[in-house]
Amino acid sequence: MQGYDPQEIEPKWQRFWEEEKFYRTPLDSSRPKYYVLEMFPYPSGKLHMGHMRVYSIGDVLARFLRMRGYNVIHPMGWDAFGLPAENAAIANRVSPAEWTEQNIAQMKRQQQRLGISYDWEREVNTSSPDYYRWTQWLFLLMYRRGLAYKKRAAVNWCPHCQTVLANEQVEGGRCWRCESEVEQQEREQWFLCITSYADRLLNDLALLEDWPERVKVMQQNWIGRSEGAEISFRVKELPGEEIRVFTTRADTLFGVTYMVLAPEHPLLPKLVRGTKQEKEILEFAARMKRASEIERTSEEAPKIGLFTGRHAINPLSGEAVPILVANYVIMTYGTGAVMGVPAHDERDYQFARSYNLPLRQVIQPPGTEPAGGALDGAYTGEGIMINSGEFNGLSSTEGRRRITEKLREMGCGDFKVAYRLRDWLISRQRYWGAPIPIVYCDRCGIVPVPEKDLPVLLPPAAEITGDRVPTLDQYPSFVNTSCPRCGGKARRETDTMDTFICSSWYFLRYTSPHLATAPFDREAAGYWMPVDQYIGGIEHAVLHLLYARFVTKVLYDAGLVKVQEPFSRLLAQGMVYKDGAKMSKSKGNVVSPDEIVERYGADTGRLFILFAAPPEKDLEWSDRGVEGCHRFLRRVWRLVEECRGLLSAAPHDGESGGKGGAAEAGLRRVMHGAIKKVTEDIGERFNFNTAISAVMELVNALYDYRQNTAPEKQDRSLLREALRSLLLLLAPFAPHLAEEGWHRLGFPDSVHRQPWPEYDPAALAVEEVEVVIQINGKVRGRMTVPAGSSQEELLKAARQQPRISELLEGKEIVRQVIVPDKLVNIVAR
RNA sequence: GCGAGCGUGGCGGAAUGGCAGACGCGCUAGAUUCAGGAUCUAGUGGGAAAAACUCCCGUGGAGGUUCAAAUCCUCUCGCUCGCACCA
Repeated sequence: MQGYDPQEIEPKWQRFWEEEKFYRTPLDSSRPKYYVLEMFPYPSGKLHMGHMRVYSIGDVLARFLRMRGYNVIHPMGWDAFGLPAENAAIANRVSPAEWTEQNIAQMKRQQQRLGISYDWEREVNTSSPDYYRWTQWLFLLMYRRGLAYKKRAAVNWCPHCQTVLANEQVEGGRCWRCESEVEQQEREQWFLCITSYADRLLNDLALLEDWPERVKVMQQNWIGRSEGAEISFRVKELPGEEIRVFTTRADTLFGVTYMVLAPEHPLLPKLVRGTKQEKEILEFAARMKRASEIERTSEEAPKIGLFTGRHAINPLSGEAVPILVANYVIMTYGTGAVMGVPAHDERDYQFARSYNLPLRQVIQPPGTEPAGGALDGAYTGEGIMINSGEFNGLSSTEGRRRITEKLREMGCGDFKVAYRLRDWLISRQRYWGAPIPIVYCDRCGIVPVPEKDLPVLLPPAAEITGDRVPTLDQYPSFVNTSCPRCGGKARRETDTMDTFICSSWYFLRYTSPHLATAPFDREAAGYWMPVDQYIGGIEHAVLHLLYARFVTKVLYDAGLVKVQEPFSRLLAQGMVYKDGAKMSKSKGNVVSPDEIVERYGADTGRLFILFAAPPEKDLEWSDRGVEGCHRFLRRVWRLVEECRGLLSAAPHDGESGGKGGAAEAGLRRVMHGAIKKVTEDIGERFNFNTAISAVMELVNALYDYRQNTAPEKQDRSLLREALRSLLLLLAPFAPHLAEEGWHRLGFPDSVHRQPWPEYDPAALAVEEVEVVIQINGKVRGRMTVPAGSSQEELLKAARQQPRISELLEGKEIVRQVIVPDKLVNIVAR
């Protein structure tokens, strides 16, 4: 008998599948399609366990659904633009293009060793001109539709990465990639108008029934919609000037005792001009603007404010209140100015306390007396309005509406919705990205590059001299161009696009990856989209997943795609840990997929990763567990080898594959049970760990049967059927071993081109069942009875048991509960 | 602070109202061996028993609903993640 040698069989079948073009997926509208997609990787050159996990999950689904008759598209590609390539290029003195190319080759080899069933003819690379040409096209589409604009604004600058970042790419005031503190800088940059899709991005979350709740909640929080009112206050000392505030609590307008502006507020310089505070205020504002977001907005940071010397007039009460400027008000939300209501807002309360600003209670909590004396905190709940003139006595919810309506009549306020979401800043001051296809002409101004002139090619990287790859403004031949409109002298835009734009449409490119005339073929996209199952890390809950939804909606509005949402189902896979910590070089707890493939084979690695935890949960790596999975595969191998001779021999006399005895019925039951469980666990519940345990049980049952039945009595046709089912069930998890076993047992064609097995409900039926007997809910006995026994029969049999009758002696039976084929519960006193 | 999720043997995990601990790891004892990354058999939540097909306890904790709760409800503790001066 030959031993199980994955090093020999795995490359053999990988070559075979590739040569036979097994996983090519032609458009075939006669069959139901299924789009399985794993988030494409950044080509770092090193495949890690997280990658192996996400690909293994995707491959199980792809292989399973193929066997179930779906036309499955399962593509792979490279999110190839981006900063790490530049950093590596700097470190290794090679061009980012060269570095990226090498890494892709290396990573692809690593992926192929895992035996993942990708259609490699659909491979895309976002850094290739054939691809980024259409990323640029997408930008122009946005521009045409008024969704791309250039604006001077305070933006997040990462000093380490030497580029600006979108809000989504700043986490707690730090760069999402390098964790440097970001700074605020005034710059003129390109933005995409994602805010005009805010409501749709929010409302359509409801369509995503098969997305994890936490991802939807994160997007919802990120969009941060709040309904309220915008209210104008006139400035007492400067007639004609007004300050607008946004508030969700218009009902507290009579409780306003001061007003606060953000340091960046555009009115501020004018407001303080000529006052004795002018110099101090402007210095303060300048200092705040320079401060990082962390210093500015952390909760521990004290609220610092200064009086401007000016006053605002409350539009309803006519009262004049001081205007201050303070660090805790941010320009980018609402209007950059807030009304201070210390009695009913936590932050205002704190601020008022430290600056001795007055409090005025205008909302009375339900069920309380009007408070005398000082308040010891802000009451932020709802209640009855007091001290609010004509609005006294109204509920705060009612008052909110009435006050806003009144302000509207007076022309100094209206209902308003504010969002936390800001427009998507896409300019990057880096080399390795898709150039923004815009030209600046002295005569014509901003001119988009005509579509026929795309792609705007990235010039070959200049030699690296300092600590960065020279940016596009360093290439005169790139910068200097002619205006597409008037033909005059013009300069190109030298910023590149955020790589998240490249990745926000790649799933469409897979549907027609080689098309030269459009980003994607509408018919192909119409057939394949949406992605039925998307799998990736939770870190993209807001970033990539929000951007891709936005871009899809824009394409939908342009009539180019038929779906409003790109991803029907989302699986956020858990992380891979070892020794209780995330695998990382610094902790020295890294296990690489290559290592595992070399030592145990890809099948073992895949099986372990899927068996150790359900896909959405974090996974604890265990070397012992891997060995256990390897042991299991060897058990399968031995079974195949031991049965090979038996099955090829002529059947014994009289063996007809008939019913056989109890042992045969038992094996048959386990087999059909395993088919049922694996089918449901992969197809409905995504619980691969329990699916694998069912396959293990089938193997255990096969060993049992062979051990406990004399060889000449073993039912060969049943064994053959059981082994066949076993290999079919194993095919999605351990594709190489399943294929090898399939051929060794002489089955035709390939295990991966077989229909998925069906279970026979009749084979699952048992003749006898064990029923539990409970007294007062406690198990007091068991009995074996014919399946399907009636309630009366069950009760009678239970009461007849000596132990049961003994326990019931002298007791009054209050109630009897019978669950057929399961249990009898007798309630007695 | 707000939001989401999680808490079950020595470990990874099963069980979504009906026998808690499937499957795997580890461990214990035995068998076997052409010494292999072996294999096979039996056992393995805790305690009391030691004749048991016996009893008690047990799913972070406390209460509740129910004939019956890991599962549903209320409170509470702990951990993880996300957001966090968003007006």
